[in-house]
Amino acid sequence: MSIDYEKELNDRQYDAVRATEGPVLILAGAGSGKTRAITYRTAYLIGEAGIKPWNIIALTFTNKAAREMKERIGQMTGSDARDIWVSTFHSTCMRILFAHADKLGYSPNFEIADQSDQKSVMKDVVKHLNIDTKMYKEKTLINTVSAAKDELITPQMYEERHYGDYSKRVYIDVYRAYQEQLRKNNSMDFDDLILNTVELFRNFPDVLEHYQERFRYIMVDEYQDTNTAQFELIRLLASRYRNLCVVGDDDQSIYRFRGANIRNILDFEKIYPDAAIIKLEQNYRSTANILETANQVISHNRGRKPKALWTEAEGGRKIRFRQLDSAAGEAAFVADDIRDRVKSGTVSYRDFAILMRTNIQSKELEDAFRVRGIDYDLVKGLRFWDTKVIKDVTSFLLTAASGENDLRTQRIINIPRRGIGAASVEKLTAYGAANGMTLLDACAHAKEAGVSGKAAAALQDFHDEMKEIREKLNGMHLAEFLDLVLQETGYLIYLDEEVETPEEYKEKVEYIEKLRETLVEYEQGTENPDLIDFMRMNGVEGNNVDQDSSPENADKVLIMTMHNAKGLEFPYVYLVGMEEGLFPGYAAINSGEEEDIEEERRLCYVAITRAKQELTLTCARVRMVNGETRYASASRFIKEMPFGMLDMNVAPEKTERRVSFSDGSYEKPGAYGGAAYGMHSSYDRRGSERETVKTGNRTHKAPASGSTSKKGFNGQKLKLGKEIIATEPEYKVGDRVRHFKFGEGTVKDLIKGGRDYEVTVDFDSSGIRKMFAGFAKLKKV
DNA sequence: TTTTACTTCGTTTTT
DNA sequence: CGAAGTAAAA
Repeated sequence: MSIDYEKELNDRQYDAVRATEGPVLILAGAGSGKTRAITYRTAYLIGEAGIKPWNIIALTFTNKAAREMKERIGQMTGSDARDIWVSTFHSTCMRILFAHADKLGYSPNFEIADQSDQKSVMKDVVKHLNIDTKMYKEKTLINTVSAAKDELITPQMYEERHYGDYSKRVYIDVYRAYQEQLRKNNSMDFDDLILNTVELFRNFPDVLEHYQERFRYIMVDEYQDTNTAQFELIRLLASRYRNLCVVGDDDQSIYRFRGANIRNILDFEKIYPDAAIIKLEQNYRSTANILETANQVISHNRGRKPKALWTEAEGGRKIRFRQLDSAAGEAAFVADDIRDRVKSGTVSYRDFAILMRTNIQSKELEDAFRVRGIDYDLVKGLRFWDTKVIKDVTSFLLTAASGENDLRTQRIINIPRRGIGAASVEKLTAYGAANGMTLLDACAHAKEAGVSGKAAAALQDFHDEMKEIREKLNGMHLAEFLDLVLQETGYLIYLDEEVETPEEYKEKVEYIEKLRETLVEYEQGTENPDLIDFMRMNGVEGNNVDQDSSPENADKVLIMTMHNAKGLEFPYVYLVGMEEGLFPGYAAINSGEEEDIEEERRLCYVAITRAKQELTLTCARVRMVNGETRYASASRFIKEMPFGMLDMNVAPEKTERRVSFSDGSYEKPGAYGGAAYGMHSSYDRRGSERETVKTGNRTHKAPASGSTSKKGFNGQKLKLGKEIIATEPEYKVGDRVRHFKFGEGTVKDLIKGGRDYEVTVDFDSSGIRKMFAGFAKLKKV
């Protein structure tokens, strides 16, 4: 099997493939054939450069990426692919740590603490340290600890660093206590996996050397998402042979909030001055118009490596932009638009994706799709291993099997309800700690621990039950063990009582079935199956369990967050909620850090570049957020787009207003737009005035980017203070009209108000409603 | 101990 | 506005 690399790759990709030795930075723009370059490079390493497959490691962030890469490499290199180590950072570290756990004072039985475990540990910590959770929220504390770990700061270092800093005292104590608690339970959280591996490498040079010899050729995917700990891990591993190839795109760095350090990619050449830099800028995904728009937007960022995507493809359709009156109107527009296109064209629902900034936005969209009977799929972050049922059941399994992890024991100690309250657990934990026994063992000494009679008996029962199960465990298949545990603990009966509807019960039981399947699968595919190993594997590779019962290729519109869309592509993409305050969000606008806006802009860039054929941007003038009505103007990102690429046409019946921006400028009417009346920016509502003013200031002060100075909208800037002109509705009292949400109804009343007509309609389905004609957009039928 | 009323608090997410 | 979590009452 010989591959004609030169022919099958473009010049830059070919460069990347041939750069086998030394440090290499591949700046792979969106849709530039990154995966192609990586897989060909790997094949080249083995086939042409004579590198042994087992000397190659590829690190990714997600299991999905690892799976896909493995598969693609497999297609190219055949059986050699099995010897190439392709996996996530966390999975890699877990495996390394498993072999050397003792060196760091962990037993090889160590467990992974996921976020729910982190939460319960932190709850404990907060309680024991008497921390005021009003001032220090659990979530913030977890984030602080995590941020420290991402920066390779241990509790000791954290204390030294902030010694005497009163404001940091709480964090110092919390971090230390949190870490002690994890240690006590022989657990590592996800950050520990990286941190501890770095520690291992630093403190045990022979271990490091072993892995350096093993991994002579290192590839890192999505390098822009690495944090400091991961950077150091890579640096250590690569420091012997220096064959480090990192692939990424600084413009797609959107995970700063979880520790990603964009400097890792921006400063790569500073750390590796001899690095070969290869830019993949030819895009194979989108139309020229989409790319030009993306390029323009991202060019407003200062902190980036200069580059621009280009394509041989046609310009394609313009980017459509629509400002609707409400969030519901926006959703209705999108849903109608998609339905119309599917109805009249060769496209199907699966070609469409709606990307939003925040999950809350899905509500309106879902409504709109449901009402129209359009199939959609909401991509949500509900994760199998985090489900309450699975957490409960696996806690039972582990407690019955070993009982060494108090976190698990604590979780199920009162399931089903045995009358064991928080107070009893508290006493037991204290007793256990004092006498060096696990919580489970302490259950057998409840009376000594000072627990009241009834509770003590219940605890004894619980203890005996677990021990009994454990005795039967020997030689049993894991799935059988699961059945036994369910049987003995009466968990299913408990579930049935716990649950509100039969459907809910069914769903939960299905989860357990899924767990059973996963156990069987694991047992069949593993030499020495072991429950703790199973749990650990699933801790780091957990999302292999597909919880979606619906097949991947179902003909459905996809709704997801922009973050979730990273790495995906769709023929037709809708970016909804393109409003100041939502995207970019107020947090970014008000933080005062340009970096925050830049991160949002990168997100915008990522979102735009998901589209292959057509891109539609929408926003709403009014939206309910957190129970309050918020008036918003169009996102600054719209203004940063090339005007000529935009189709701002508003359908005639919707055209009485122009798109409004926060600085008071308005857009030129589109090709089909009617007469240009002005529209002042956003209505200044009582509470939001301050924000609006601030936004305005910023627009004036900030010379948007280093390179270009954008003024207003393509140089046009008009200040307009005019009132909305109330246009006379096309209907009158007695007419039948249709509303996008409420359906048909009869006009009962029509009053001309100061700004708009107030119309009263008796809807067939939902009764009498009053609304403003401008908002309601009723159509005469 | 469980149910009920009340308060609080609201980006983005993988491992 | 609503979910989720907490304090008070049954």
